[in-house]
Amino acid sequence: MDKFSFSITQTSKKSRARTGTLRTPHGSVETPSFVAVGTHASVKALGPDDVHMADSSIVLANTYHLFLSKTHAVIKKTGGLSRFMRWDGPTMTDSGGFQVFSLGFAKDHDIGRNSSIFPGENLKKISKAKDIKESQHVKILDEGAVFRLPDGTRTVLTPEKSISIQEDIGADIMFAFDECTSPLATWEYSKEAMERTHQWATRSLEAKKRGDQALYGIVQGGEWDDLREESAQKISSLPFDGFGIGGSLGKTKKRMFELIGFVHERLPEQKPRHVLGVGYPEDIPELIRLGADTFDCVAPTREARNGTLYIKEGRLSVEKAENREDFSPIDSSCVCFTCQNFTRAYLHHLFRSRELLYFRLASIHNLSYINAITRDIREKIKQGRF
RNA sequence: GGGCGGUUCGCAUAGCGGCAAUUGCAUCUGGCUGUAGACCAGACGUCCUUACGGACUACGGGGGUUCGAGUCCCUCACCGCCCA
Repeated sequence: MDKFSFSITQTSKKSRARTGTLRTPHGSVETPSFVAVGTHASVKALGPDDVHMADSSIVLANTYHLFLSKTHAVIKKTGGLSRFMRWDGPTMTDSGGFQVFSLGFAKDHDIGRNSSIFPGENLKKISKAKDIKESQHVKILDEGAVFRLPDGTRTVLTPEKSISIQEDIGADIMFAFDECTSPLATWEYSKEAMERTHQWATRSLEAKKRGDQALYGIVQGGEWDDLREESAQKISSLPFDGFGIGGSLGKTKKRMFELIGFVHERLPEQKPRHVLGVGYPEDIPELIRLGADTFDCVAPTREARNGTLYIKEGRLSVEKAENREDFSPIDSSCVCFTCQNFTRAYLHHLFRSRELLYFRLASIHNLSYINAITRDIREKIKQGRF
């Protein structure tokens, strides 16, 4: 790995926060940084110029989705993800490990839709190991995961296959194939899944052929300190270029932060750390305090499309009638393209009229908003104020 | 003048003897954290109840048949189409 490097430029004295530079063959990322999610090789509703305008410097695509549509082969022929989507900056690919959960257990139990990924402290552990391992849509084997598709066919993802697809896609940073676990999983099952993830981590490393892509290992272990401890040790003992924290991070937000902090303390200081799938605006300061260098989340773009816009006071539900004649910007302190040029009244109108422009303007705003929060904190760390 | 067809909760629809009554739109409330997501859930006659549930008022007006009527019968009003 020649072209990939991570250097820490400033370390906070007040917390585990640090600033750094992640160098990749497609440019650098100043960390801490939010990674925009572009599952199907596109940050939904946004073109590369929009993504730049929103001040994002790195984009994450998904192995599972690009593999299902066989697009990975097309991307390979094009010369890589960056060229394919005409995004000149750095890219990452998730391994498909999250889909083991989201299309399996989560789908069967409606997690993320009608039940929270943070089910709360009082919830009984209703899941049996085999319930999780063999859900209606995904069957998990030591070899890999078997996905049952809506058309009745099956597709299999193994660590080797995930890496091979990720090499076809050619993002700057790849993730090892892992098993993302449910917040309802038992300790016993979480241990089993973690051990499987460790096996898959080794196999992912062995499967890697290209020398111009970085590979991050993923720490699992669910909500248990002993498992997280074991997983952090195991994964950081392997020659990964960086580390991801994945899987369920407990039943409450509070626990999530405890676990992220706990794992970070056990990862090597000098290597980059990525928190997978966390990034509400209000989560970001704490995430960075705990030592996260990068983190990705679908929330900014998804919530934008669903009518929720980020503002200083929290959230703005753009569809509410009170916005109908509100001629102020979404957020008065926001300097994004949308806020500089458009009113709440217009966004409200576009949303209700189902105009496609809404998605672009709303996504630019939420993404800009998240990036602005992150940039501010980055500056504060540099100035010793965070 | 004659013949059909219609009138249901904002609009549009379903309903053909057990119904506070279908569905869509609209409206309102919630939700969304490595994208199953331009998505999902709930409310949508009034009142009481945390809830289960209960009370009342309702399918153009009036009358009737029936244990029971948006639903069947008579009549009136209005709307639509066709024939004069």
